[in-house]
Amino acid sequence: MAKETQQKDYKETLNLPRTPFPMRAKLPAREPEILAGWKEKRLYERLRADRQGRTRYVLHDGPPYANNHIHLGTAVDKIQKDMIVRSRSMMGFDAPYVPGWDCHGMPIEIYVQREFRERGEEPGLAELRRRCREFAGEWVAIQRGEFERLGGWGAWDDPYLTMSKDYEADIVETFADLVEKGFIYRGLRPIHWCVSCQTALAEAEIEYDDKDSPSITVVMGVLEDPNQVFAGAEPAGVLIWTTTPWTIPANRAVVVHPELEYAIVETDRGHLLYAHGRHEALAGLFEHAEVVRTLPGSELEGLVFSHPLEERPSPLFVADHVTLEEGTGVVHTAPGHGAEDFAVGREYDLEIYNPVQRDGVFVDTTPRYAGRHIWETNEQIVDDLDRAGRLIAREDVTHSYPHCWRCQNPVIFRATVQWFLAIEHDQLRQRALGAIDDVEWIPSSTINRIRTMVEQRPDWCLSRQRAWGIGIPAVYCEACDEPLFDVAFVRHVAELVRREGADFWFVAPIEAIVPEGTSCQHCGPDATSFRREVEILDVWFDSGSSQRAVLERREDLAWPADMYKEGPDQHRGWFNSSLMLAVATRDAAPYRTVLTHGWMVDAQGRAMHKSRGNVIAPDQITEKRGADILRLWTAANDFTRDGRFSWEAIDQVSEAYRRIRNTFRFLLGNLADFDPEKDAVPLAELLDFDRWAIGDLERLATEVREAYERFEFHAVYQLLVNYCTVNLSAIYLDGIKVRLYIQPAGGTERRSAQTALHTILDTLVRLAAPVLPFTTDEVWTTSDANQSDSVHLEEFRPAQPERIDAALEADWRTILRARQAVTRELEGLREGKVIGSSLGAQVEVSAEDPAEQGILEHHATALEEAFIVSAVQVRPPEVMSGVEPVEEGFRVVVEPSPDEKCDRCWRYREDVGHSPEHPGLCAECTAILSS
RNA sequence: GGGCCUGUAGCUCAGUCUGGUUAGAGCGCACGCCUGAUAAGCGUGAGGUCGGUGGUUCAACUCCACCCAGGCCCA
Repeated sequence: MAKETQQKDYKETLNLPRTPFPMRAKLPAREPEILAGWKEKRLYERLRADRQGRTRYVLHDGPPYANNHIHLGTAVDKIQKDMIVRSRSMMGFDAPYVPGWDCHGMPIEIYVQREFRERGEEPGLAELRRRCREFAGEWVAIQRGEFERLGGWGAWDDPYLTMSKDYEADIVETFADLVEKGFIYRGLRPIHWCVSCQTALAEAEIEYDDKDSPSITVVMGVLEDPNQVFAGAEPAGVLIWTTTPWTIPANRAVVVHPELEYAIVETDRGHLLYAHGRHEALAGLFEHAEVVRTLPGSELEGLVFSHPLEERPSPLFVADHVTLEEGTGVVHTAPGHGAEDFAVGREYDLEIYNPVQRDGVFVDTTPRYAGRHIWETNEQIVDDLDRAGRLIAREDVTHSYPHCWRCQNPVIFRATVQWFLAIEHDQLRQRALGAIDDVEWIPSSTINRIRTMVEQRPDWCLSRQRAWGIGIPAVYCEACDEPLFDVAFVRHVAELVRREGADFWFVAPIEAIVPEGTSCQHCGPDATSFRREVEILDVWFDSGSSQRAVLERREDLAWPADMYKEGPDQHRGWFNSSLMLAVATRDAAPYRTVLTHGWMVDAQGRAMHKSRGNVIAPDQITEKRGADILRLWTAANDFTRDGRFSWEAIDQVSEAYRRIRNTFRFLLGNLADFDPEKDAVPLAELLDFDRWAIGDLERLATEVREAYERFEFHAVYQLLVNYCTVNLSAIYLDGIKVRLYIQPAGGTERRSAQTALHTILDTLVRLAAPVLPFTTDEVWTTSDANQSDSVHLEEFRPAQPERIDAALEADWRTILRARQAVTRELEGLREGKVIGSSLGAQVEVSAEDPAEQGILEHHATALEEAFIVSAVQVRPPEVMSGVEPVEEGFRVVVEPSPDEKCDRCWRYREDVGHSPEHPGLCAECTAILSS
């Protein structure tokens, strides 16, 4: 009993760690408070002010779409962006972050329309747009809160919105530049069209449903056969197949696949051409059918057939979209009625012929079928083909077919006049490809993607038949129906939009839009009566204009941006649209570096889909574990690959987080009485172990900074976790505990260790700050040694090469290897229950290698601490020759100490009990207590 | 179906470009220790036919071909 009391007394004489920094983070509760603190102190704004005049690093945010809660992918993207911005800021750059939102576009419009419809209302255009604007604004507010919760900081109070007046005006300005430079033209293009609602439909407005259609196989006679493919046989022709007989009048070509085998088949209907692979399915249509020759599609070029119902040629071309799944392997092509047909038509300069009016009735000039509705003519056309001897087979099929989501009627493809940006004009494509080479693409392989996209992209169809967007700034002459193509007018519209907003275009009287005195360029000065274009610009034009509306306009930003960073889908989207608009209007890419991150997938590596039920919302993680955990997990993943989400991975990261947190806690606890100004020991006077630790820290700091520079956050994660776990917790911190606890608080030995601890804390908290902004802020606030308001106003400590002593490092490499041998031997004693704590042991050691033996001897006094044992004797090798060397090249004898355990320092010492005043203590502790 | 990309221990990552001894780390796991970082800390150990098959080579995780699984974008 007396002994216990005395022990307790001795514990009071130790310098044990103490800190208010809690072991348990309680991040979900704590983080919102920290966030509020940042806002209150206006830290982001202060950082901006502090960094004024520094080299700028502009990460330009790609605007997410404002119509839903953020998902894991957007959360991870924003976190990565934040880690980039924070790390560049800590490197000393002026690194602003201006978040943005994409506000116009169909998903919002469709949602809002449905809202009205469910209430039985039919809103006017102005009302619809008003509600869309309101709706987008609501989601911007929600997403802003969700993003901020992740710890991302930036100009959240002053973001950019594609629906703000200034932004909208800059979209129109961009359009004006394109008109001025001659990039804009009008042309035909097939789009989904509902003849019942008489409106264009977007992909999202189409529902696939079963439809009954006539399925017909038709022969088209040979008109020209320059290469004697049919060897002069008569009659001869090609078999085509379709389920839309009404498109036969618009036939302008037939298409084969260049690499498929085609067959000339002798039948009772003559020599017929079709894909060899369809022979089995088609031969039954004839009384006899015998393949007389086969040849690849590429050798069929040059053939010209005749239109099935008219005296007009229908040439054969090759294209890759042909398949053998159905039909004849030869595709009836009507460029005005299908996307692929259109592409072929464009490639071979065919007429984009669409004889169908908006109501589904053939135009007056249509041969045979003028004035008739397409669905009525289907049977008539089949009959006509039969009478003309062209029909080989007919059956009725039920197949999946696109229907209008409003009226449920089948829809058609119909070529209509659209606005385009000409990709070949002024060598835009070539210049864009050149600009791509001037950009750094991370990872480097992603350049292939953007290059292919730009090489292959067709002219950009800019117009959309929708309501929620920027009206295309054009007016049509009431007399001749031609658009007014005038840059001055477009710029005038831009000014109107800047003043009044884009809604003005749709609601203002036409006189308020067209300046007085404007007249038609075709009809002359008397033609002053106009109607406005009601179609809107593709929303990719909106976001693609951000380089002008945001990078150029905002004083805190700059053109071009240092970095664009988005997912792989943006090679087709934003990276692409931004590039085309920038090269067209500014003759250079709007970015210096483009970083593409991987996609967020589930634990099995599969994409997240609502229907699959594997979607994870970020707030599930922040509410359970906290944003810093989500951030650390984000950092841990190599973002050039897809990020696999699993709770197991989150658990793992949570463990790593606890390790980092406890390391900080230990550092803080042992620095409670340390004032670096007064107590720090100069580098040269530090104990070797401490000097080694600072050198080791310096190595780490360099590697971490380099990893940040390369945006390799997963390397940062691995480095920090390994450092905290191995270098600090297992080796250094564990080793210096005895010294920290037992030596006089203000003594050099303890101050030496504390100097190292303080250096480590000061460096580490900065290195971890971009990844763990909440936790590091908490560490910073807890530490007495820091005067500034936040670690996030600080910079990384610059490299300090003087901290690295190569010779000392080499020595410690040897010592740590010897330590490895010792700990292994200690484990043997533990297994035999001979010792518990390693302090219960004493060690004899010698090295095989004379140089290493010299090192051990030189550092003999440091070995107790390094090995965490009560006594170490470095023996001459010859004395140890009876001991088997362990694999590290050391001979080690570990045995329980024969001495008494000191009640204070817990080491076993032969001098315990020499003082009558402190019979349970060793001489050193006795001396410390008496001073 | 096409283009581009990814695939190393249960998890997160090194190593592959410039082929060459028993493929490394941390976490997790198992077992043990400590009880002066304690809802902490320390030690020891077991885990991998490097997605698969075939090829080149004296030698392949590393180079080549094909295949499989997955991702993005198209069709």
